[in-house]
Amino acid sequence: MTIDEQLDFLRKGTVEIIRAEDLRVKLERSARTGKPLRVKLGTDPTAPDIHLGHTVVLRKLRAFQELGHTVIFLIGDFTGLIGDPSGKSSTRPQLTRAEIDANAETYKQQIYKVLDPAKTELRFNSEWMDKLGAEGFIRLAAHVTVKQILERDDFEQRLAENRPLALHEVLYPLVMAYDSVALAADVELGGTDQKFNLLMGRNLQREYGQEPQAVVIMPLLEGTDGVQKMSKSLGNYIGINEPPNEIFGKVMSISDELMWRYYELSTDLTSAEIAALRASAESGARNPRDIKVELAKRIVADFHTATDADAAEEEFNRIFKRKEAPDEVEERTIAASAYKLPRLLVDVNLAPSMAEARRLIEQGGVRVDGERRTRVDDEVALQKDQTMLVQVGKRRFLRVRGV
RNA sequence: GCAGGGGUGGUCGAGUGGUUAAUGGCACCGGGCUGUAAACCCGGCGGGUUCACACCCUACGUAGGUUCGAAUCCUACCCCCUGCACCA
Repeated sequence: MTIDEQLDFLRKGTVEIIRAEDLRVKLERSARTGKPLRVKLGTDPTAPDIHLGHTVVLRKLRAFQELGHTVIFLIGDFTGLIGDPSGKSSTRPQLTRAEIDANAETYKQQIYKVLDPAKTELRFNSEWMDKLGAEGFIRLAAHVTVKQILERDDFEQRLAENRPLALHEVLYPLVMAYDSVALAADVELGGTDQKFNLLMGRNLQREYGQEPQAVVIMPLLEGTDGVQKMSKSLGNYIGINEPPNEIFGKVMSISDELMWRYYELSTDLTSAEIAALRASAESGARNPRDIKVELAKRIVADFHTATDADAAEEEFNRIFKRKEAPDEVEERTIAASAYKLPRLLVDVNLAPSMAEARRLIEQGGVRVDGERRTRVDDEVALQKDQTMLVQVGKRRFLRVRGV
């Protein structure tokens, strides 16, 4: 690829590249010298369960790897050990060394579903931060003015609105920026929420006499609700370690509008290919549902296999198109006896409380052996070794066996 | 330390002595329509007993108190926020 082609390739899906010209210079130099670029991604060791949102940036990193560059996957263990000492942010707990190590392991297992391990360096920022010490850190802080720090939007806002802003919060961007210096990063990737921190890296590198890193900013992928960014705590995520059927189902539940976002940010299709799909949906030539099936299969195949994707589709059709029971249903045993229906649901964990069970029944959400049961006082007799299929809602099935 | 404001169900946010398990929005759950899309419609949304009418328990930061009766009043305590003061 020519440098221009490379730039175009890297640009797909990005929000912004700062500055594109800097990136070009770096790409050119790398091509000339044969020395790969060092492409950094900083991450928090808190939530090691990677979801589709994280993969947006990971995919971009892989794009760099495909061009021969080196990815530095940086785990911010130093900041993780400190967390948010004020304890206000539950998303930033203080972690122990052991927890961080365990999380790092989990990261490793997951990121290589996207990244090429041969071109990935895994680093920890405690490597240099531990050595820095209080003195070093204050020296570091001397390179940045308060005004510069306060340029960050949310800091400025919170100040303006008289909301609290703790000192450690303004210090963290410094740590992240210093990571870029320590690593002599050529490029750093991040989501739009990281823009300030990424730019801080540029500034600090300049202060330390390094050539500023190019910054590649990726959009934040919306979660399955289509509104808020995907995150575990909001429960709107698609985890890459989830079983194929789950991933498939979750993708199928996203809105049509959101589907195009996912196509753009979570598949390798080119912008032109996506535009063509979109046109076929809008003209009515194709049912959007089928295009979504295709998306779901692609995403499943990315984290599992193409065979898994086919199986997931088949299972999905079985349950939702043909309204049959799934291929494999979890089985639970329970003492053979006669049960009041709500009691049964609670005993096998299909409902959290009797009140909830009753509601489900009254509202027509419960089927036993395929038959809808709406009477709360019904009794179900379960003989020894007899099984029955209990369904709650559209997708929760359980085979209950008497013992 | 001083002053002011505030702590209500998953969340936001009403409620300032009594039909208040607590208005409303969001989220969530079940049903309907569909393509498990969106939009929309219906129902639900602390727990327990009951076929059911109904009854009981728990809940408005914590602990006491006043009252026939408190989320609402009083006292103490805890926590949060803002400002002031301090900044050698």
